[in-house]
Amino acid sequence: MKRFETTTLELSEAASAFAALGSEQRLSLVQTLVRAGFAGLSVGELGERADIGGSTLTHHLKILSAAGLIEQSKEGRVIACTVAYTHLEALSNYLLRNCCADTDDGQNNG
Amino acid sequence: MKRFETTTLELSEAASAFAALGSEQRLSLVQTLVRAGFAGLSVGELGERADIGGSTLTHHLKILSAAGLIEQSKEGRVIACTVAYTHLEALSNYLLRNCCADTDDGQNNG
DNA sequence: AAAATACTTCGAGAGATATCGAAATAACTC
DNA sequence: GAGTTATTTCGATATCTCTCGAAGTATTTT
Repeated sequence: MKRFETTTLELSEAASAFAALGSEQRLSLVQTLVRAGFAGLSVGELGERADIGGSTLTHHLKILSAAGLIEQSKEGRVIACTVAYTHLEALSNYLLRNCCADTDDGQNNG
Repeated sequence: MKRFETTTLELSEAASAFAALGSEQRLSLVQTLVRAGFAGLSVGELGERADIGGSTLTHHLKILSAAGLIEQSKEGRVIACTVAYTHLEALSNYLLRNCCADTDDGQNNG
């Protein structure tokens, strides 16, 4: 039932996205990617800038990717990473929705 | 209380707040609290609604509290928990700031 | 085809988190 | 002051996450 990813995140999706951002290393990876803009960065370049090497980097990127926060596309032997802006925005909305509490309890009290 | 304080979160603070929200149980605790409004809920009531008992609940609340996401105030033997709206808002802003990337790197770089 | 580059997978050890029950504290009631 | 209620602390176990190096895969270069 989660067709509208941009609008509505389910609790479990939101939680895993938050968990993914809940590490300084990963949060700073995302930030670095955001600063890099639409072109993104290769895994190697990203690792250099964030000073995270090889397998550890792969590990973190996998988590970010699984949480839908970044996207990766392979070109030759290089993998370009970009931020999934839509998802980040949805996450921010999720917080606002919870923060601004419309006192209407019809959200999803399952 | 100053609700519209523009709190700027540091990376480490943001990361620990995200980490705190990065658990379905805790995220749902926060949601429950938000729905409860300004009055908040007692620890016991919260635990009942979220179906989390005793020590486990305390553990999660401690994490949320340490991350600045909830506040607790003792009245007699009951502890009332409320959402720290300001902090949640700041967190949402943090995401937007990172998401909408003004290409100006002077914000939170060190 | 061999070497170099870019990245991932595997396996392991250390450290952090989650969950629980039992015992402890603290406040209120009788 | 004994009992009840609300919540925390302690201790133990289970599970997850982080990090690393070594070996593996895929792709390009020579």
